[in-house]
Amino acid sequence: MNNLLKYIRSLTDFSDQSWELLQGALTKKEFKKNDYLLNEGQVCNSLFYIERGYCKSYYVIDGAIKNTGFFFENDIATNISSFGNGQKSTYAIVACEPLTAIVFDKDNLFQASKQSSEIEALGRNCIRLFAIKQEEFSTLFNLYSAQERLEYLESNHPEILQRVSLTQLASFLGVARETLSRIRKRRVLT
Amino acid sequence: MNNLLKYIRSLTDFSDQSWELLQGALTKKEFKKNDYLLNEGQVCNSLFYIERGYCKSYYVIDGAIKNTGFFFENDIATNISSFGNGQKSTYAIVACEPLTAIVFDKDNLFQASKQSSEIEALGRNCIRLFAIKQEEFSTLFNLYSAQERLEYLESNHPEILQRVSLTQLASFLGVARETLSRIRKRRVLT
DNA sequence: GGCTACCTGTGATAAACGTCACATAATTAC
DNA sequence: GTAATTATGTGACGTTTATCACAGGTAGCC
Repeated sequence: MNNLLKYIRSLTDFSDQSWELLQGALTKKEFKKNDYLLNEGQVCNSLFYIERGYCKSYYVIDGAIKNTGFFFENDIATNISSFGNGQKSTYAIVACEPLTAIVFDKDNLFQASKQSSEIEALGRNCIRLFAIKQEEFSTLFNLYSAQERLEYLESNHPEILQRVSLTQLASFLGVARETLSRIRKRRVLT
Repeated sequence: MNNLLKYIRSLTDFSDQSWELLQGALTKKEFKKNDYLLNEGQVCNSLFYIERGYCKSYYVIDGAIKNTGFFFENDIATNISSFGNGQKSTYAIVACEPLTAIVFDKDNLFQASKQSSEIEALGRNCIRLFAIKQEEFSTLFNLYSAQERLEYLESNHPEILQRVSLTQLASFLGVARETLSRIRKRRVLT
């Protein structure tokens, strides 16, 4: 839990009292590789703070898996629109390694928010960070070619390249596995 | 201002008293076509509620303009990461038509938030909607081809197609102007 | 060890897309 | 109204990428 407290305090002022109060909304949970944090069609009632391991979000389109995000230690994973609106999720989130998460329960978190403006502010900041991250990757696809997207990740998110296989990464970058293999080869030679 | 109040009440409970209090953070502002709501390099201290007209966000990459978003009546336009972190904006927002906006000033809004939990909740909901919109378009690029992206807009955001020129739209969809022209032709014939 | 599942590299070929060039609307400026 | 600017359509051509096919590599499991 200590990592989480550090993480929270990097975002916003947070008293010991708020931390105490927040405990009622938190559960530690272990996932095996390929366990679902969130399944397609399910309503998302949690924020998952990733303590150890990593997971990915993906869609299944015409039988093919399309990765849309990776979440590592000190990230929050969730489906923000399902969490906020109570709609069924159109995608799944699955553990790619054995994973330890601290789960924020929505109802309990809302209760706690009403009792502490610091917890309220924490929620706001989590959403804000999530929005910024979405904007970053949305822009990435809008502006750059596959090769430039790869270079961007190398510069700005090397942890993804280190931990995710080429096949998984290709799906995330929106190119065929073979194409990514060739881009990488081209870049080594020149 | 009446439209704004309706919009706010569609998002969250909002008393007349909160509305009164919020006034101190609001200014109505008129923009001519091609006026900047936000320029590149500037810090974004505002949320712009679009009352009439529309605007777009865009990057300039190697001298070429790349559109990343369009904002119409009843949308909130802002640079969420600049607004939140106080960093300089890496892109611009410009009026595409004569435009009327109600501008939320950041500092005054924060002051008002402290005095009313409803205003606080409003801020949170605006950020949340922004995050959902970003996620939607991020996914769109990740999952679909140019033609499918066009079809998605036709089904889900017809207002964009009705009001934005082909050249502007092509830049937003991430394809060459000529390609979009051909896609459209192909679709009419089949 | 041997089986299985998954991952990576590479060639051949076809489809999609970008770029350049130019013609023709449509819109805006004066 | 006329000129200038901007937007659109279309052909030709080259580049990038997807797809299919197959070979070899790696890791976990019994």
